[in-house]
This record gives sequence, C-alpha cells and structure tokens, in this order.
Amino acid sequence: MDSTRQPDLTRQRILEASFAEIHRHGFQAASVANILADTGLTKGALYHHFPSKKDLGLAVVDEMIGIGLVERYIRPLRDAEHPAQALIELIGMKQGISEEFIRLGCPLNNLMQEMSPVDEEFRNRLNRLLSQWQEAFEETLRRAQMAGEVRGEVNCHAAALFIVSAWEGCTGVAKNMQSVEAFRACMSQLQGYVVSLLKT
Amino acid sequence: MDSTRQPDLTRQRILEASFAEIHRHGFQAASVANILADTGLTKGALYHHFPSKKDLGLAVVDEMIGIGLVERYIRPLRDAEHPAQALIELIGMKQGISEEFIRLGCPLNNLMQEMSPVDEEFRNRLNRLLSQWQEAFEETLRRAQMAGEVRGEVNCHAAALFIVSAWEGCTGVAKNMQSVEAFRACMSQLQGYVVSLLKT
DNA sequence: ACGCATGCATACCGGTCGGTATGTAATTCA
DNA sequence: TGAATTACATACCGACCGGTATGCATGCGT
Repeated sequence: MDSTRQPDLTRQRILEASFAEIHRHGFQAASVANILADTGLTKGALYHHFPSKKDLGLAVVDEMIGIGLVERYIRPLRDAEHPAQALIELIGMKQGISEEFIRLGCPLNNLMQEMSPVDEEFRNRLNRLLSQWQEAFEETLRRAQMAGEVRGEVNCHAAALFIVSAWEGCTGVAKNMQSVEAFRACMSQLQGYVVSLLKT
Repeated sequence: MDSTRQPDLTRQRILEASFAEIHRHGFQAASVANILADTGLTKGALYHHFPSKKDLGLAVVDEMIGIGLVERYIRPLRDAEHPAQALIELIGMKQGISEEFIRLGCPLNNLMQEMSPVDEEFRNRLNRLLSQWQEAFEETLRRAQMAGEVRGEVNCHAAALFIVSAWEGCTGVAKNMQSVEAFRACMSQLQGYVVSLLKT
C-alpha cells in the first residue's frame, strides 16, 4: 500500500490548496471549506495538522511564499557571477509572467496590503520576507559597486528598498489593469532606473 | 429644529464612516454593523440610502477616494505653473504623511489589491481613478517636455505609469514596515528617477 | 390641513464562517 | 501481539454576516 496515511504529503497538499485559495481570495476571505473541497479532505484532517486558520496562513507565508521567493529571485541573485547584469536580466525577465499571475498579483504583496494593519504576526513574517528580498538586491548592488559597475555614490540600501517597492507597485498596478503589457512597460522603466545607477 | 431629517448629511456620514471602516479592514472584511455603530444609525438608514454593501463600497470609491485623489494630487498638478518642479515637490511632500496613513496605506491601492481579482465592477471603477492619476502625471511630464525641461526621448506615458506604480509600491512597502522613514527614503528614490528624466 | 412619499428604526432570517467534540481506523512501538 | 498514539472523518455549535419586511414618524406638496 502506498496511498494510505502519508501525513506530511497530506500536510503539503493542504498548504498548496491553501496557497491557491489565499492567492485567489486573500487570507480573510479564504474559506477553509473551499480548501477542504479542493483537497478532498475534511476538517478533522486540517485541524489535525494546523491548530487554526491563522497558523495555516502563517505556514503558507513561510513554507510556500517564502520558499518561492528565495528560489525565484534571491538565490539567482546570490549565485550570479555578474551581479549588475543578473539584476537587470531578472527585472526584465520575459519568462514566467503568466496571465494568471498578473490577474492575482504577487502573493507577498497581496498579503502585505491585506494583513499588515490587521495582524502583527502576519506583518512580522511578511516583513521578514520583504527584508530578505531587499537584502538580496542590496547585496547584489554592493557587489556590483565593488566591481566598479555601480557608481560609488549610490546608496545601495535605499536603492534596494526602492527596487522592491517599485517591483511590487508594478505588479499591483498591472494586476488592476489586467495587462501584461503594462507590467512589461512598467518593469522596463524600473530597469531604466537600475541602469541609471550604473557607471556611464 | 435643525437635527431632524437631513438625509444628504446622513448619507455623507455613512460614506465617511464606511471609508474609515474600509480603510481599516478592507472592503470584504468591513462590517456593516461597525459602520452603523460608528454613525449611530441603523440598518434601515443605510439600506435606505444604499441598495447593498457593494454599492456602498463603489460610492466610497467614487465619492471619497476619487475626490480625495483629485484634490490632493491631480488638481495641484494641473494648476501648476512649473510642471517639473511641481511634480518633484509633490513626490517629496513633507506634509500630511500621518503615521496613521502609513499604517493603513493608500486607500486606492488597498482596494485595488483586494478587489480587482474578485469583482470586475470594483476593478473598473478603481482603474478609472488609476488612469486619471496616470494621465495627470503624463500631462505634467508632457508640459515639462514642451517647456524643454524633460528630455525629448522620454516616453511620458510609460514614465507616468511607472511613477504611479512606484508611488503605490512605496506606500505599500512602508505600510508593511510601518516606517515613515522608509517611505521618505523610497519616495526620495522615486524623486531621483524623475530628476533623471530632466535635461542635465 | 391633509395625504403621501421620504427617512429612518426594529425585528428577524438564512447562510456561512471558524472551531470543536467525538468516533474510528491505521500505524507505531513495547 | 497488544497498547498507545497518530491520522483522519463526522456531526455539530455559536457567532456573525448581509439583507429584508415591516412599522412609524417626519416633512413636503397641494
């Protein structure tokens, strides 16, 4: 037998369904019943693995959104040999901006806007991800600065903060406009900003 | 008697209380009961003036958020004699960024992130405000371009889109960080972007 | 002055929400 | 192999939600 009792797989399925549900409706409007319907499980299962809906949401932040963030954006930057080039390419990425993702927006941004005024614990967890992201940009800029590619007077910390902010802003606006083109145009301007940090 | 039966004043009180409640909790989590408690009115009053919670929300978008947007940002730009300078000053505004406003975020951005995937009608109304804002920036840039202050090769439409996006991104991130300083630092970078559009 | 629409208050409804108590089969460990 | 723990399923609960039906008093038009 292989399909009987695989608790950590069950847990993962709950997390994935929860991520999708939260991505669609936000956390507060996310329905536990929908998550159960999607997984084919029942309340007993969910509340066995997670003590409450809030804990489930926090787990989604850490184990789904956080990991995705690291894999997609942070690690590629850390591993990059040519930091400035890697950063610009990352911003101008032409792959993987599915229509669906534009419609639903950035999961991190969505939850920040929804939850940060409502719940401190959410805000702190989300802030950790935000900081990680910002630090990845900052480190990349600093490396490029060391390599003489970025101008010396550039405030890497503030620039990294702005890149994160503008990035989220672009996804947010594109989400409302439901326009991949707008997203590209917007990110292209952000790319221009980063280029303006480089030495001529 | 003056405090008996002032229907349009009552309607206005409902709108103001609704705006505050929606600003705090978002639209979906906004409680009609809370709005009534704040105003001291009852359901009869509210559902006399508004056919449904959704219509109330749409009215808040149009009559509260939209008007505020025009008064704060759009009109000052249109009325400005020196467009480039006015734009830069507006971005670097040191007045009126109350701690409370940072905590709760930009009402327009909040609703966009929450409602745009959920409800088409909301999305359309919010998009109208977004377009108005973008057009105000675009027009300002174009005027500055005519005046020879902005470089000729600048794409004013895309730049305006980016300014709106980055602006919302800055408020969104600052909201999660609960930091007025971060907001200032971020907007200062946006200011730098706009300066980079000017002729040297 | 009188009739009627307007402006609100009261009471109530069905539905959905997150959460829990209990039961039971599968798995693990002694 | 038996006991205990784990991994779920079932059934149920109180709270709150948006919305409505009804009633009544005020103000307005005539």
